[in-house]
Parts: sequence; structure tokens; C-alpha cells
Amino acid sequence: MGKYTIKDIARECGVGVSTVSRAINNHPDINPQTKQLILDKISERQYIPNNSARNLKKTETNTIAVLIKGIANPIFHQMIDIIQSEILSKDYAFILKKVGFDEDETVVASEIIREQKIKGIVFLGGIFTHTEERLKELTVPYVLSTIAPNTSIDGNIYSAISVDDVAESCRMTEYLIENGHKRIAMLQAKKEDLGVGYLRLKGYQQAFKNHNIPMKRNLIIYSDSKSDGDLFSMENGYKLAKKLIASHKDFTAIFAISDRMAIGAIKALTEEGIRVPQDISVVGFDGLDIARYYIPSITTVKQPVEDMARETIYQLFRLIKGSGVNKHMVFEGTIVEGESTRAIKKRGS
Amino acid sequence: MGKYTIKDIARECGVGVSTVSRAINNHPDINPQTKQLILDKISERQYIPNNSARNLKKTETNTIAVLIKGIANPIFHQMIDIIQSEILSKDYAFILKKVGFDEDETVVASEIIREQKIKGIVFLGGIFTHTEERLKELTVPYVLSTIAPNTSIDGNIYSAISVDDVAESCRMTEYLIENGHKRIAMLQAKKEDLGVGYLRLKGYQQAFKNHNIPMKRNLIIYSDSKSDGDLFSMENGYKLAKKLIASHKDFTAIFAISDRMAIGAIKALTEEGIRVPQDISVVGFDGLDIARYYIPSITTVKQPVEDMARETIYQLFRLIKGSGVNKHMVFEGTIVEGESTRAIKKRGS
DNA sequence: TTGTACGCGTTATCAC
DNA sequence: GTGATAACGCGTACAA
Repeated sequence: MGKYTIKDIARECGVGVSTVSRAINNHPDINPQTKQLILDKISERQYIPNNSARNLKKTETNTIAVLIKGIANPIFHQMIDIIQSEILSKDYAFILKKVGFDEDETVVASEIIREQKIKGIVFLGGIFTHTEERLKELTVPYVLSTIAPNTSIDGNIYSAISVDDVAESCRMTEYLIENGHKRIAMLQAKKEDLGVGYLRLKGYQQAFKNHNIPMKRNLIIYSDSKSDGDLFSMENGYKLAKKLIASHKDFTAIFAISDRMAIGAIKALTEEGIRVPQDISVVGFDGLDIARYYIPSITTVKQPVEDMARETIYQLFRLIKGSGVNKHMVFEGTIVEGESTRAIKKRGS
Repeated sequence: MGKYTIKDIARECGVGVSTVSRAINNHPDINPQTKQLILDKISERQYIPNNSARNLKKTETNTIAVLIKGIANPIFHQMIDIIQSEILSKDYAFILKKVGFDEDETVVASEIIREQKIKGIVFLGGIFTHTEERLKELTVPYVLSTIAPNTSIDGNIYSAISVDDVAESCRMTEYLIENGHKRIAMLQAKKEDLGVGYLRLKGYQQAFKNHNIPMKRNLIIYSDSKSDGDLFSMENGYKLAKKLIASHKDFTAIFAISDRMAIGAIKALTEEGIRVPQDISVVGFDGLDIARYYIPSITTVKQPVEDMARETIYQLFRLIKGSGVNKHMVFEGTIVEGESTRAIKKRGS
């Protein structure tokens, strides 16, 4: 164990530890010459300060933690990059923490707050179904990003950035309806889902209501209740679509609640000799890059990830600076028309 | 700041701090009743021990750190999941750390070693072009996973798990050659690249040599030297393919050095009215899920990610347990034939 | 079985 | 401008 500490540096430089500390932390009250001497010695010995000790002592550090649930979701990767660079550009440090699907993000958050003395938290992904009590225990500012707020909680105690999943889903469904589709199958998460799956279902229902078209409940294909892992995956979309096809139900379009599921669905249809969009139209949700590069390119609702990422940090720093009011920013999605959909003549439903 | 410490718990329970510590850390020498009392109080107050202080004090902790360079690479997501569960199943803790493309992973590693007193490290991704000296500073066992070993370094000082990029690339190229292709374009990283890009280029060259076919150097399309970010992306594959098409060079197949680049290439070809595989065959590298779900599905070399992930942890624990010999495990890839390639009649080169 | 006291490496607060 | 020294929160000898 090459345990090289600040004391060793101090001894070798013939100065006190506090002087070394001053050199490290860019304190003003230090002789430039001694400072240089110390810094040289530090880089010579490749000394690295122990952050545990630092965190223990420091009353505060300029760092922001990003807690991400669902690291495989491509939509987060762009966001992380932007969030990271925004944070660094403000001379704050950035730490990323993966939260398991079965972990409680508020507990993880509490730990980090105490240990690292962070200034703020970004929660990326996951479903927030925590009690008000739990949220109030978070003693630093935080922003829920791309997270559907739990409407049963007092909205004033947290800030959130997201799209309106209900509205966007409704919009996507209406796009299909306006293109003559009436029998629209939906590939869904679990029936018990209370996150985006549920919200997008509500939007889907709303669209039918708005257009006075009866909704066929049996065209909603739910994921198996006992399946775990990533339900928004290509694999799951593929499976659900196969199931749908096998059921011989009558439909002209499929609304998959994620682009990845849409890909799986198109693959399944293609394998069965069903052409997209000539026979069946397919739409997704998210606006991933792959939606553009897929063949056929996929009609989808694009979430404005860059804007959301930037706004997340903007709001977080607003809170950190002390303008105490929580805000819920809702961003608008954009329908990106791809080659996976077509307008059809109206037929009887 | 709800700074609740072990002292508070001790005071409220009317015991000493060491008793609380014993309760927390499951020490045997404690009265079960006092222990229960303390644990109840802890959960009541939602007390969370400060890990900084723990790390500072402890001489060792059972934790493994995974340093990942290139978090957007889908191939790592499966590996992380497996690595994490393997680590947890051994009752070790797991921490994931994202390393920026411009950061030095050995420095990050040294910091963590000192701060968290970790037992081992997994390096996932990145190019290892560090000096022997630097590697020797890592005082805990580590395994380079999916990383092309730097051959200029004494192989005995580190363990590595990877595929043989040269051999696999050669195999992929030979597959094309054996299917009658002679003019095979390659979509590459930067010309200066010393990582997998370079290795896969060598394999490509080797294949031509093996078959006594002259290699057309001008069919190698390099990424722009001044481009940054992810060169293995769909976007970059798309750009390079467009450039290739515009150059009106004569070729019958494209070898993209990643599946994502292959997708971009197929999209570009399709847009230009060039059919895959009827007019041009395309192959990728990695064996991502999307290669199977793309239309046409993509012929690729599948890396055995699950096996590699498991072996990584196996080797790491072997080192931790003290069987000091470093090993370099090379895994074999598998060619997965997709719909993106076809055999062609031999024509003059 | 339990409590006291010390030290982990660092920073902040004082004197000098 | 600089150097002792007391915390930070915890684990652990050691004493009780």
C-alpha cells in the first residue's frame, strides 16, 4: 500500500500540512514560491488527496450527483453528456450513480448527501412513487428529470422536468386516427405499471374519446406480469407483437410505447410477411437516433432531450442559488414522421 | 442538515458508540436484545452511516470498482448487469464509475483505490496505452475487459479478457472473400487510432494476404481526424458511407468496424437506391441485439459478452484470492450470418 | 457484554 | 505567510 499522505508531502517539503493543504486547494494566502515547490513535489510523488477524508471534513463540496435508473435507455446517454458538461462548465464536480430497478433512489440519495456533501441531485428515470415524507428527507435541492411526477404528492416540494406523457401519447394516437386508423393496437408495459406505461395508456384512451371512436380494450397487449428486466426493449416489443399477430385480431396500426419496442414489432411483422407500412402502420415513442436509421424509419414522438437536460441543470442551480420555488417544466414533444406509417382509407370499425 | 451520527444513536439508546458500531457491523459479541434495540432505533431515525468516515477508518472493504469508458456502447450494458450480479453474489459491493474519453483511467483508479479501499478493479472499454510504470502503481488486482492489450507492455503485469480483434476481423473479412467479394470497403475510426480500429484494420489486411488478393488501400474510409465523440456511431457510419458512395469507387461489400456504423451505412446505401445485399453486402462487428432486429438483419461477429463478463469476475477474484499469476484470456467470436450479405459470382478485381 | 479513547487523512481555526 | 491543532464520523484496541 503506497499510502502517501499530505503529511509525507509536508515533511519532504519542510513545511506544515496546512501549507500543503493551502497549495492543493488554491488558497490565496500562500507564497507563490512555496506553492510551486509543493505542487512540484506532489506531481513528482503522484500524490492524490484522499477524498474520504476531505468529504469528512468539508462542510460542503461543489458537486452534483446524477442518479440514473435504467442505464440501458439510450435516451439518457445524450442527456448525461449534456448534463455532465453543463455541470463541469459551472466548475462543479459530477458523479454518476447507477440505481438498480429494485433499489430505492431516495435511500441512495440520502447516503450520498451525507457522505459527499453534495449540493444537488438529478434523478434520471425511474418511477417516483415515494411518500412526501421520504422526499422531504432530501436535504439538498433536486430535480426529477424525465420522470412522470406522482400527482398524489404536493407538487410544491419538488421540481420536475418532463414531457407530458399523456398529452404526447394522445397526440401520437390522434396522428394515427387522423390518418384513418381506428383499430390501433398498443404494446404496453405491465398492467400494474404506474409509470410512463400508464400515462401513455391514458393518452391513448383520451385520443379515442376526443374522436368519439370506441376503443378496443383487447388490442392493448400488456407485458407479462412476472417478466422482469427491461420491458421497453426490442425483445419485448418483438414478443408482444408476435403474440398480437398470433391472436388474429383485427387492427391496422400498432402503437409501441417505446421506439425500441417498435423496432421489435416491425421485425416481428416483417418476419410474418406483413409489410410496414403497407399492411400495418407502426409508431414508437422517444425519438431515438435509431428511429431515423431503421428501415423503414419509424414515426415517433421525439422528446427534446437536449433542452430537457439543459433545463434540468438550469432549474437545479436556480434552487441551489436559493430561489426556493419548485417548478414543474413540461416540454413539448414533436411528431417525427417516418416511413413506418401511412394514411388509410376509412373503413368501418 | 439532518446530521445524525452514530453518537446520537448511542445517546438515545443509552449505550456507547462501540455497541452501536457492533450492531451495525454484525459483530458477534453483543447482546441480542441491545442489538435489536439499536437496530430499531436506527431504522426509526433512518440513520445512515457515513461511508466516508468508514472508508477512512477501514483497512479494507469488500468492494469492486468497475471503470467504464464509453457508456453509450450497448455491448457494455449486458456486461455490467452480469458483472454486477456476479459481484453481489459474492457478497461484495459494486461501484460503477464513468470515465470520460479524455480522462486517464489509471488516475481515476488510483484515487478510488486510496479512497474506497477497494479490493479490485474492472476496466471496461477504452484503449490501454499506459506505461508499465503507471500500471504498476495500481496496488490492487485488476482486469482489463474487452480491451485490446498494449503489446509493448510486459504481459505478466496485468490480466486481460478480450476477443482477438485481429483474428476476428480477419475472419469477418475472409467470410466476405469466401463469398466472392474482393473489393471490400472498410469504414474505419481515425487514421491515428491505436485501439480496436487499428487491430481490426490489421485483421482486414491479413485476410487479403491470406488469400493472395491485392488490397485496395483507397477503399479504407477513415473518420475525420478532427472529429470527436463516438466514432463507432450510426451517424458516423452514415457519413462515411455517403462519402464512399460519392467517391464512385468500385466495391461490392462494406465492412463497418461496429454494428452501429453498419446500420448507418445500410441506411445511407438504401437512401441512394443501392440495395443491401443485392447490390452491396454489409457486415458489422460486435453482435449487438440491434443487428438481429435490423432490416435487413446484419451479418456480424458476435462477441461472447456474457462469457467475457463472467470470466472477468472469475479472473479478478482469482487474483484477489492471491493466485498471483496474470492471465490473458482470449475469447472466440462467432460469425452470425444475417440478411445483409450475399455470395457473389467472381468477377475480375 | 459493554464503554472509553485513539487514530484514519484532511480542512478550518487559530495563533504566530 | 505559515504551522500547530482541533474537529469531521467511524471502527477498534483496550480496559472495565
